[in-house]
Amino acid sequence: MQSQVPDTDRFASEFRAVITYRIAKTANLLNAQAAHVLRKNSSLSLTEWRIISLINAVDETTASEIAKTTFIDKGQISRTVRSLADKGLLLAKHREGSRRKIELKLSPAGKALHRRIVAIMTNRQRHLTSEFTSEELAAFHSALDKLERASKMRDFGE
Amino acid sequence: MQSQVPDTDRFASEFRAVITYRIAKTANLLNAQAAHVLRKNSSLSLTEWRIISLINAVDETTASEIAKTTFIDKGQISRTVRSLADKGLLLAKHREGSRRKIELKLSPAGKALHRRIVAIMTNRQRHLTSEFTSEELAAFHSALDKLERASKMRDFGE
DNA sequence: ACAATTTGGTTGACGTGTCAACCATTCTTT
DNA sequence: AAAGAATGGTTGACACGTCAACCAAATTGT
Repeated sequence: MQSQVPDTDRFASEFRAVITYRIAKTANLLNAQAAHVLRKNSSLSLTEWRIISLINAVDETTASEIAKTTFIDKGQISRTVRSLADKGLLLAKHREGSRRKIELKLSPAGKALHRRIVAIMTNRQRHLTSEFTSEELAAFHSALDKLERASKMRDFGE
Repeated sequence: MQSQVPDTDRFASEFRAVITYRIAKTANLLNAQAAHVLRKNSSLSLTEWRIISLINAVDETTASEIAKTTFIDKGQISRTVRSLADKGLLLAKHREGSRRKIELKLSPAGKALHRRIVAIMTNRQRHLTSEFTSEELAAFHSALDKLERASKMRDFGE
């Protein structure tokens, strides 16, 4: 006999309207799902996977470029890159003519792994958005754009 | 038509479409903003604030009820509740006739703090959604609903 | 050319989130 | 009423995220 009445949702009506709660909660659920899928199909953490697919997308990049666009912490990227390099999934070489910039590329093994996982993840994305019309999807993206822009403001006291 | 992409956003065009990245990123930005506002106006962490406003919303509740609806970790709630009680912001008493359930209520100080902060946060929410029409807002919420439902599925690699 | 500043990356310390084990209490089943 | 299961909450171990300090290389300004 499972719970038949959702009387557990006394909060819901109050907080459905609070947009930041809702986004945070949805993001958490989606991240947990992604982490779970990754654990089942690989030995990658979520950030490892993200960095792999970011590098794959542009073929070759640097840590700071990743940091700039994703807002992932510099330090976290540094450590993740090392762990991926240790696993043989990516190659880190000083860029031609620079003793500082380090060029990040996927190794053949990294590319193969990416190919395998991206299939699963694309499948997942299809499932996640299966109930969206393309207009709804576009509207959702534009809403996220607005929120991202608005999230730059830092002060609200009085 | 392909337009020239600015160097800093080489990823953007690739990843704009990947809905989970976008949500995660937006959620991070919004959380960071909230944490910053809280630090500036109080000594509360984001989860402390969330738990305070959850309790405030229903006047009186228990740790497990919070856990059930918010998906915040049991353990984290337990510790956060203790730290809030230590700060004198909430009262935790065994519920009448139970040696196990603990009833959580805001103390007068907690209510006062909530009143002060909620004003700032409401202001923030207004700013965040200022560019939304009410239709857009409703559509956004329904999109989050769909994603939340879809996030329950656990398997995608056939 | 030199000092000052900026940039790319690493490291350590620390706070928060997550998972699983655990205990005590309550509910169910018989 | 006793055994077993489920619930409410606490705790410890550990992974991950976040912040600031830091170093070396590169760029800028004079």
